[in-house]
Parts: sequence; C-alpha cells; structure tokens
Amino acid sequence: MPKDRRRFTREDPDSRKDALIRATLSLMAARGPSAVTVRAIAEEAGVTQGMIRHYFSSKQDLMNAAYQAHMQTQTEMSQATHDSGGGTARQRLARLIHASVTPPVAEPMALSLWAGFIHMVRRDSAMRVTHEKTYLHYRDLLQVMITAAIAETGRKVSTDEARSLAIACNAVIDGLWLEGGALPDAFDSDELSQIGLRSVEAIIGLSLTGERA
Amino acid sequence: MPKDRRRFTREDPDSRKDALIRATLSLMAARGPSAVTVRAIAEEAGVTQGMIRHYFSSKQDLMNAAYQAHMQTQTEMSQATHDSGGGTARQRLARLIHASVTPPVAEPMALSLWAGFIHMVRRDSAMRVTHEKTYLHYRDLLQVMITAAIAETGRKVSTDEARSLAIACNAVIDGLWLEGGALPDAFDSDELSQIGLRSVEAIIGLSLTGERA
DNA sequence: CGAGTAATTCTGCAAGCGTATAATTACAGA
DNA sequence: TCTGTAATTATACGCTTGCAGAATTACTCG
Repeated sequence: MPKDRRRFTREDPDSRKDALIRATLSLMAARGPSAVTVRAIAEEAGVTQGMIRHYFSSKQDLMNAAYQAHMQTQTEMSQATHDSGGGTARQRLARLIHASVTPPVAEPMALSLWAGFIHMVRRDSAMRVTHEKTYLHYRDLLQVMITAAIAETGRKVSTDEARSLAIACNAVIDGLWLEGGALPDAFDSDELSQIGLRSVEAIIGLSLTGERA
Repeated sequence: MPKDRRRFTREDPDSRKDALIRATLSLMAARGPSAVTVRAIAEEAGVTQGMIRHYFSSKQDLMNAAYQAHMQTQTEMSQATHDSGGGTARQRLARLIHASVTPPVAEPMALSLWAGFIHMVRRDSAMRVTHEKTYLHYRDLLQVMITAAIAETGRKVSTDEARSLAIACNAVIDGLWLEGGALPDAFDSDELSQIGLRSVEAIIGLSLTGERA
C-alpha cells in the first residue's frame, strides 16, 4: 500500500482563495491566457487542482475574482500616492498622473493582464460591470481633481467641459500606460511621466508643477 | 460504399490563405483567443482543417500571418484619409487624427483583436518585430506631420521636442482608441474625435481647424 | 482520546486540442 | 479521353483540458 499521498495543512478559506487568485494573475501576466489552466494554477498555488472547484464554482468564477482583485489593486496603487501627503489640488493631480504612468501601475505585466482579461469583459456581464465601474471611477476622480486644480487659479469650468477634459486626460494617461507596457524599452525612465504631466498641463491650460512650460 | 465526401473546387493558394486569415481574425475578434481553434477556423473559412497545415507550417504560423495582415489593414485605413485630398499640413493632421479614433479603425472588434494578439507579441519575436515596426511607423508619421504643421505657422521645433510631442499625441490617440473600443456606448458619436482634435491642438499649441479653441 | 466532519488529495472521464497522414477528388496536359 | 499530380477531405493519434466524485487526511469538539 503506497502511502505517498502528499501531506497538507488546513488553511482558512480566505488565504486559500487569495493564493489561487494570486496564482491566476501571476500565470496570466507571465504566460498569457492559454497558460492559465486549472492544473497550472493549482501548482503555482501549491495545492491540487480540486481546490479550485472547492473554493470557486468554476474556473470562470475564479477568473472573475482574479480580475476584480487586479482592478482593485491597480486603483488603490494609483490613488494611494495622491491621497496621502496633502498639498494643493494641482500638486495632488500631478502625483496622480505620475503614479498612473510609472511602475508598479504601468508595467508590462499589468498590460498583459489587462489584455488577457479584456475579451472576457466583453462576454461576461459581471466582469463588464467591474470594468465600467473601475474606468468611470478613475475618470470621475480625474474630473474632480481637474475641476479643483482649475478652481485654485480662480477660473471656473462647466461640468460638460470638465467631463471632456477628464476624458482627454484619461486618454493621455491610458495611452502612455499602454505604450510603456507594450514597448518597455522604447522610453527613458521618467520620460513618460514628464510627457504625461506636460500634456495634461497643456490640455487643461494650467501649470501643475509651478514652472511654466 | 457511402460517397458522402464533400465536393470541393480547387482555388488558388492566395485566396485560400486569405480566407484562412480572415476566418482567424473574425474568430479572434468575435469570440476571443480561446475560440481560435483549427477546427473553428476551418469551418469559418468553409474548408476542412487539413488546409491549415497545408498552407501554413503550423497554427502559430497562421496566427503570425493574421496578425501581420491585421496591422497592415489598420495602418492603411488610418492613413488613407490623410494621404489623399491634399490641403495644408494642419488639415491633413486633423484628418489623420479623426480617422484614427473613429470606425473602422477604432471599434470594439479592433480592440479585441489587439488584445488577443498582444500576449503573443511578447513571446514571439517575429510578431514583436511587426508590432514595433507598426507602432514606430505611425508615431514617426505623426512626428513628421506635427513638425510640418507647426512649421506652417512659422515656428520651429527641435527633433527632441517633436519626438516628445509625437509620443504625447500618439498617447492621446491610442487612449481614445482604447476607450472607444472598450466602452463603445459611453461616448457620443464624434465626441472622441472632437476631444482628440482639441487635445492635440492643446499639446502642440496650434489650431488645426482654423477656429480658436 | 476517540469520533465526526470538512478540507484536501487523488483518480477518472468525456470532450476538445494541434498535428500527422492516408484516402479521395478535381483539374491540367498529353 | 486518359493519366498524373497536387489540392482537398477524412480519419486517427496522443495529449491536455475542465470537471466530477471517491478516497483520505487533518483538525475540532465532546
């Protein structure tokens, strides 16, 4: 009777789920969607494949959870810097922009993750809701901060105008994030951050750094 | 002796390859990377699966060809409008921007295609070369046109400055392209095009439409 | 310390995958 | 019209996939 069944310790559900989610994201980022199999996830998480269906109702369910976790992390990372520290609205806006186009928010693996999930977003309504919420939440934050930054200089903007400016600034940031992730070696360090800052300044017609462009 | 073997007609190699490539792109766009199987491709193209390995050395080889074909189409579509028609450099730049953020260049399926291929780009060197060439080609075109547009007003820009402006404008365009594709219902028609135009005007400090913002 | 139970591992299955190759067919040229 | 050959279809193989359920183990509670 060969008793080579592997030993294990019971862990609390949350840490097990977390391990599975982290394994999923790690595989998706490093090796693409086709490498995200239940067996690979289990191995990466250090468990056997049965655990996936024990803690999630299906592989797709785990994917949804992983996507949600990733988006939340991205949001938190880009906003942590600007929330803390205080300063003027312009300074906080500058910090938000910088954080959004530099690591750890902007890096090749984050782009891989985004690309790996985006096609599921189109077909899975739960994932689509997560996606829209995250995007609009970020853009709304941008809109509020742009409005505040402009207000500091005494000018006022209508809601419609602020919306357009936020869409534009969001596009610059998204574009730089995308390019930095797709061609990581094509730009100097800080180059994308500086370009992002100057572009937003030009779009909203306002210096964020105290210097004149 | 059941002779239910399907009838067929011989076609020239180019049209067969083209049908397989179009089927590949169609599946990738509509149903994502996991739906792109040799059997699905063959069915979509109206042939049997043996054809794929008859005309391509492997499925991956077909994927490369499809990616290349897609990128070439995108490039041609975005540049067709601005090349023809003449006009000032500013007018041609405005047309290029408009074409780049409106259908058929900017649409959900183009984004799906891009996302589906991007992870292969990271690992396959042939695909990476195609990717870099396409990206840099577009950005260089942008840089040339920005330089020309500014020159029309009598100003001059250094090469370094033109490069930064091109990266910034490319980011806006990419960002709007991405957002239009990811949330097709979140924007009015022409909204993204107008925002793109105004943003580029602000970044390069120049009116492209003859009006003052 | 012993029994119950839930967490975890293990094994198996049906379906689908990419690839290889044999069998057939359509067409060109003699 | 017949024959050779390349294009096309059809079939099969070995492997992997997601999923399901039985077997086993670690831990809790009396």
